[in-house]
Amino acid sequence: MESTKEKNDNYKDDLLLRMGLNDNKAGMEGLDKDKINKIIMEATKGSRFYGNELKKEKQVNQRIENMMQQKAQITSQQLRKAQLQVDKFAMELEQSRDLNNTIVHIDMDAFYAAVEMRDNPELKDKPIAVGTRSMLSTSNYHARRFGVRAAMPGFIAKRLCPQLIIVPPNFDKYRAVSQEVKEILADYDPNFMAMSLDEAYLNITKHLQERENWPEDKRKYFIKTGSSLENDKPGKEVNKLSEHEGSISPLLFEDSPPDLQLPRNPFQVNFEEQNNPQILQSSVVFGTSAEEVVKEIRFRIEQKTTLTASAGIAPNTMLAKVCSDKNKPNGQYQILPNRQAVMDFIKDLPIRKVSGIGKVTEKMLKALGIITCTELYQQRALLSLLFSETSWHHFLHISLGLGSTHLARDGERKSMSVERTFSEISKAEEQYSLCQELCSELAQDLQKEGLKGRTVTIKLKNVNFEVKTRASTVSSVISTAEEIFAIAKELLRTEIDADLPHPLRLRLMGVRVSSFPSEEGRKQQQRSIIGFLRAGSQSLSAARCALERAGKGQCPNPLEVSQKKSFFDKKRSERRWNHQDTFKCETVDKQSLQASQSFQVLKKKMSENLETSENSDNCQMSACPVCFREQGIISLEAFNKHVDACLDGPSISENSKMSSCSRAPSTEVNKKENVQPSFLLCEKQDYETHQNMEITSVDCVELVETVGNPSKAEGVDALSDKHSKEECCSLPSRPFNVERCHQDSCTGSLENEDVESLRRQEALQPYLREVEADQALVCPVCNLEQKTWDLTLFNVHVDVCLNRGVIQELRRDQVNPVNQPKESTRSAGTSGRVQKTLTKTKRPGLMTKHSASKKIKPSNPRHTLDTFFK
DNA sequence: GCGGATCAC
DNA sequence: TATGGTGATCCGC
Repeated sequence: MESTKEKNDNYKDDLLLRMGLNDNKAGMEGLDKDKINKIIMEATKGSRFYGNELKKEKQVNQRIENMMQQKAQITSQQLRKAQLQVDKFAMELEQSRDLNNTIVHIDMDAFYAAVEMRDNPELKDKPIAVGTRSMLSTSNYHARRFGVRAAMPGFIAKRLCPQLIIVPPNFDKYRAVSQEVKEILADYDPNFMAMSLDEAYLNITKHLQERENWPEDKRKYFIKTGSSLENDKPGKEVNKLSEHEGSISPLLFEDSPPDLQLPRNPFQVNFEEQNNPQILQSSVVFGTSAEEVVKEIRFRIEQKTTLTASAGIAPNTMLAKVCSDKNKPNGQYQILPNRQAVMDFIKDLPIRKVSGIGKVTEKMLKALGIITCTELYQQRALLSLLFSETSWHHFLHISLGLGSTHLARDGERKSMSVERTFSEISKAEEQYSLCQELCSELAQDLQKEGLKGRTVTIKLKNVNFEVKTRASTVSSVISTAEEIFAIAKELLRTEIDADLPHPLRLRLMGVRVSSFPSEEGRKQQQRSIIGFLRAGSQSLSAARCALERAGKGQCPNPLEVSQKKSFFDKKRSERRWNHQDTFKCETVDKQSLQASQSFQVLKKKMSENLETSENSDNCQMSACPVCFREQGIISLEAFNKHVDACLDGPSISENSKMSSCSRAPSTEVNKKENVQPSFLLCEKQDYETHQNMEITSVDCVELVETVGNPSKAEGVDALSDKHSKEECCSLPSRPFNVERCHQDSCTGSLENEDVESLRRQEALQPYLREVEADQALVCPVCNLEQKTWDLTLFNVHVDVCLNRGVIQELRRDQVNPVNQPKESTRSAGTSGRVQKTLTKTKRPGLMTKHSASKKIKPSNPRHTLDTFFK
């Protein structure tokens, strides 16, 4: 989103971190800084938000204090050694300095606000902001004089500037304008890197070389009013200017910084048809230098969109970015590609201006007396002792004016998430319902990009603005709403349970999926799916595939059906009608129950169909699970298309025989002697309305201590019976043996060690990869047969079972009333998980660290910590 | 892998 | 009355 990075800092940074600098400008419209801060403070003080800000500030101060203590312990000898080491590294960096690229950073001025002003002349000359009452995305320069900025809540902005007009954002429009700009940028660097709708980096090195020999008319653009030609190619008329305001942009031609006045060279301008005021045409020729190229780019952007951009030109991205800020708005700045120019520019540059140095890093460095890049360089030895390698390397790069000289291609996406803020929600059933809705949304988004991941993370923010995340990773990739919710729900449940009997008072909830397989991994998976299809177990796989697709749109998916009226709509109507008490959860629950049931019916039907087809002897390759017509060996895509068509057809069961569930009748559940107490998992009475939201068999697990507690064991049986009735399938307690389950039909029981080894397995592999035609899916942990035959769901279930087992184990250990002071909102990270791997580092980061050990690690084998300190 | 933090936009 | 959403990365466990 738009520029918080104008680095004028959040209004609240001023509030909390300001060190008393004032730049009041008397005589100007707007407010002076003191007045602004006073108003903000009045609006803020006493709020929960402010309370949390203070808390966070204290934490930062603590970090600083720790850092200062470490600093105090550093001996001058250590410092001298560090100096040598760092300087060696600095020398290497210096030698690798590359000034041969010309990098441009383009930044649209107050983009969203500018678009709104362009399209609504009434907003001209008025202070406006784009956003909502709760949060602003950007403001125009007029509003900024009142202290109205991006990332400020609208209601505070209104207090600063009562006449402020808040325009709701229109992202489709901004995207369209952004696209127009990108088309221009592509002419100069087809591989340009867009950072957001209003910001991009270009490497114009190649363009400059080519341009060197361009004839003048290739660099000539017509300025024109009164026409509507669309072409803005060189030598052609540029886009009309009159559409919005009827004149050439006053900014570019009147208010621009001197270096930008166009036409700047009278000899380059041809006035044509000067006598016709309607069709005033002139042309301008741009030179071949980088500066001229960027002027041309900004000129074309303005001609095409009537919006202005600022730009920076420098030998690397770090500098280019800082430059684009220098003459904003509607200006540009260049750092010439020689070392001296770079160092002159860097000299007094406040580090906060550099991308990646945020307010916390700024504050920490300030505590060390570092504000400018020069100071950053001077303190390099100290920094190498106080910060992580990644961090001090980054600092050194900055202080030498170094940065990326090539634009990295966009890597693969690493995560996808949805989150929402709302007015307080404390009822568990509403929280589950909301969670379900978020999962559904996320699943749709994932589907759009064809992504599947292995980790689900939920994010919770309570009404005091305290944020918590809880994650769980399973062994096989997941992507459907059901699969995600199966995991998210367990995570949520753990948090809710942890605070009982107090409710979680939430103001935000989010769900994220990550751990996507690499490109390579996906290809492999794809191959194996096809292989699997061809190998003969195709019906199950195809049916699952079809079911997955069915769940994603064409069929009554409970998540989507219940979504017809979204949770937020409901909350809204609840608020609106709260006096009449019209809103009842039952409405929701009935809805989703109905939907859930219909979905179960469909699933069951398909399951039955499957069995029917598998029971027939001549089970062919690639038979459609819906119509059961043989599809031959066709591509997966074609196959899926066919299944989709079938599912879209008049009736699913039309072509298929119905048959009743043919599972073996229920036997006794979980004979006690076979069950290890710690890992006996079975269904339990859920939170009140949970059963109404239940959609898959996965969400049934909860650890119950059974040994020596027969009443609970009975409860298990009772519930199982209920379960059986509902599903018309029994739940035989089939013993399960992981090692042999692929060979035999799962005999033997899971010992404690088995569970542990199961957990310890480097299980990137699902527990089950394929299923025999008549193999029941029995969870090796809870020993319950799963209602699903969806392999992924089954594997998710097993993971959830295992995770819950471990969590419960830990919790049991911790339930020591003496040692466990009960804190209402915080359940300090007790999500005990099995952990091993370490993370890889990719981009240079900026995080600071304060533990004393191994501050200097060798980036170069010659400079090891050992040799350094010996 | 997890969770808290920081940062950018 | 009232302070956003998405994605990435890093650090210490």
